[in-house]
Order: sequence, then structure tokens, then C-alpha cells
Amino acid sequence: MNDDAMDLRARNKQATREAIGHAALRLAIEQGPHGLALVRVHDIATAAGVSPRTYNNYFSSREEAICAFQADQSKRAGQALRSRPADEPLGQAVVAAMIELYTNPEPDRAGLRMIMLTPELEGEALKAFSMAEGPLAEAIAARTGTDLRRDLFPAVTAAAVAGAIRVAGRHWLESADAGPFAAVLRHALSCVFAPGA
Amino acid sequence: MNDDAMDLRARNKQATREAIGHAALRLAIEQGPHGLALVRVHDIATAAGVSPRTYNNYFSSREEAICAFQADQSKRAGQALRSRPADEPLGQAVVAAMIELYTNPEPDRAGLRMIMLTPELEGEALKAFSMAEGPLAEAIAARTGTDLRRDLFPAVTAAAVAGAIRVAGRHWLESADAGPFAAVLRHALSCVFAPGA
DNA sequence: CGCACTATATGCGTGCCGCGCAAGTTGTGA
DNA sequence: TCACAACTTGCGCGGCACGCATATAGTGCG
Repeated sequence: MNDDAMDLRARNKQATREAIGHAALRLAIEQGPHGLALVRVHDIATAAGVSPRTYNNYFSSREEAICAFQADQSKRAGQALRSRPADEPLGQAVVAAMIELYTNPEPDRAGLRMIMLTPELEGEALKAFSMAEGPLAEAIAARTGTDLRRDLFPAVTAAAVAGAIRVAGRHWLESADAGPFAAVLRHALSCVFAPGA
Repeated sequence: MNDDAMDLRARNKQATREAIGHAALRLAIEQGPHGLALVRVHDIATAAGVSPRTYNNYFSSREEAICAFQADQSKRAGQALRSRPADEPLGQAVVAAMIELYTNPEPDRAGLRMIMLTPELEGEALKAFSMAEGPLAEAIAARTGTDLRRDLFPAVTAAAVAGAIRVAGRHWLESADAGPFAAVLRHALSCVFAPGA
């Protein structure tokens, strides 16, 4: 995670990936959800300062590049949960970890709009959010002392959490006066962990 | 739903869509998860008895065609829940409806393997399963008398249910001796509706 | 029944894209 | 300093999504 922990090659690689992803998302936002087809691979590569061929070494589709940021963020969900104190109840730990992960910093409205509300990006967006499920399920299993392969609880809970995050994002985008994302997210996650409510 | 309820055009259209989707999935299964690139659009169209251009009038990618069956099934989730008696508790109704929908008939192992375990299909597969969420959320909101736009509960629950169905499918595929899909599905859904367990 | 209208199927052409291949370039480790 | 490995880039090929124009088939009315 820390740059110092990687050698030069790994750092350059990560920097290039982020540059391409950032450029792709920025260009997509400029064209809006209805002009995605106008975002050419050549433009993304040029904006990121690499050749089109290099862009293709990192991503195999524009959609993947545009959603890379969300994907990378979701991949850290397991780590986020593990960083919570071990004696905290599962529900509280998950809520706190997800709020920490997804509201630090506060999400960019334009970027999230592009990713979640563009039909052509739907598949990649779902992929990006669902990338939290695997690591999350492992962390939940570790925390509850259950076996991932015998018990469905960790995987189902992880999927429910990922779904709640998606729903929270959509709701936060669609209602202008929903307040900070953290509040919406907490509300959504409470539906998962307090079913009687 | 019933063929008689549609005029000739609509019936032909549906038949063509199903023919293409069926051909696409069949050819994909023949090549296996690692040979997806070998399934050419031309082959799908020929196998379905239409021109490649017509195939493209129905689907805008091979992936979409291959997952069409799952997508169509998921779209019926709302209707399935609505067909349950109104006085049944939410959890029971959802479980019964989803088991009715997704185990009638028993899922085809090869087809589900192809759709869920092929990396290139991951996005479309997620899309296919998530298509249940909208209708399901509406049906849940109607059943619980809540407002979809004010309360996140229906949408979050729908997402959790869709996630549980996915997890159940994966688990059913990966463990050879998991018994009938209905049992696995019931187990997965119980994690959503009986959180204390 | 026959006719005007509309929806669907098909052929063709175009531009873009993903990726294999083979240099060229830059970091790495002894 | 040098040999090796990783990464970048240019080139070219096969394939695909889709617009447009045309042929065909279903529909509803007089």
C-alpha cells in the first residue's frame, strides 16, 4: 500500500495505472453519460501520457479503465474491516470500516454519477463494487471464526454489504439533499444488520 | 408471459431472442470457459438461423447474448414475489418466491458454470442477477407499504437477496455434493432474513 | 379480400478496438 | 559494469458494433 514498500517498477506501474484510470474517468465525465462512445482510447492514452498500446496493457476496455478507481477502492474492503478492533461486534465493525473506506475522502459526485448512472458502464460498475465481496467475506469469516466453504454466512453478508453500499451510492446521487454520504451509507447498512427495524 | 397474450410479431421477436440466446450459451459451453474468444458472432447467428446483423439487433455483445437467459429469469423476480399470498411474512414470501423462480426447472449446471465462472462474463453475469433488484425492490415496497424513495430498506433488501442468490449459485457449483439447489438457496437466504443465526 | 402502413430482417460499408508479435528502452541485481 | 528481466511502443490483423438503405412480412382498416 505504502509507496515505500514497493520498488521503482511497481511504483511506476501503479502510477501509470492510476494516471490512465484518472484520465479515462475525467474524459468520460467531460462527455457526460450520453457521450461515452466519443471517448476514444487514443484520447485516454494521450491524456495519460502513454501510447494506446500501453493503455491496453493495463486495461482491456474503456469501461474497465473508467471504473478502475472504484475497483481499487473496493479491493481494500477486507483490509478496512481487519483494521477494526477485534472485540467490536460484527455489525458495528463493518459499518465503521465501510464508512471509513468509502467516505475518505467524500466521494466525487460527478465521478460516481458517471460510473453508476451510465448504462454502458453498468456491468463494470457492478464488477467494481463486487470486488469488495471476496476480501470482505474472508475478513468476516476470520472475525466470526467460520469457514468460508462450509458456511454461507460470510459470503452472503459480504454480498449484502456490497449491495447496500451500491444502493446508498445511488440514493445519495439521486436525492440532492441527502446530506453527507456517510449518513446515507450508515442508514443503508443498518438495513442489513438490523433487519427487525 | 403467455404466448397467446402477444401478437405474432411479439411472439416471433421473443422466439428469435431466445433462439439467439440459447445458441450463444450452447456454443459457449461447447468451447468452455477458456475458449470464449473462439465463439464468433457469425457462429451464434448461424446456429440461431438469423443473419449476424439481426443478432446485433437483439444483443450488442456476445456476453449479453450468453447471459440473456439468466437476465430474463431475474426480471421475473418481482412478479414471483407478488404471486405469494399477501398475508405471508416478508422473509418467508421472498424465500418461497425465489426458490420457485430459480429452481423451476432445476438450473443447468453447465450453463450456470459458464455464466458464473468465466471471467470475461463476470460483468454481464452480475448485470443479469442484479436485474432482479429493481422489480424485487418494488414488490417488497408494495408488500411492506414503504416508499422506495424515502426508505432504503426495500432496495437494500432486494440487493441482499440478489447477492444471496449469486452466492448460493457459486456454492452450488463449487461443491459437488451440495444437494438440490433449492436447499442451498434456502440456506443462503436464511442468512439475509435471520441475521441472529 | 386487398391495400397502405409499420415493424422486422438482411446486406454492405465504416471506424474502432483488443491483442499478438517483435523490437526498443529502462530498472535490477550480481 | 554488465547481463537479464520488465515495461513500452509501433505495426498489423481479425473481429465487432452499428448506421444506412432495402427487401420482406405482419397488421388493421375500408
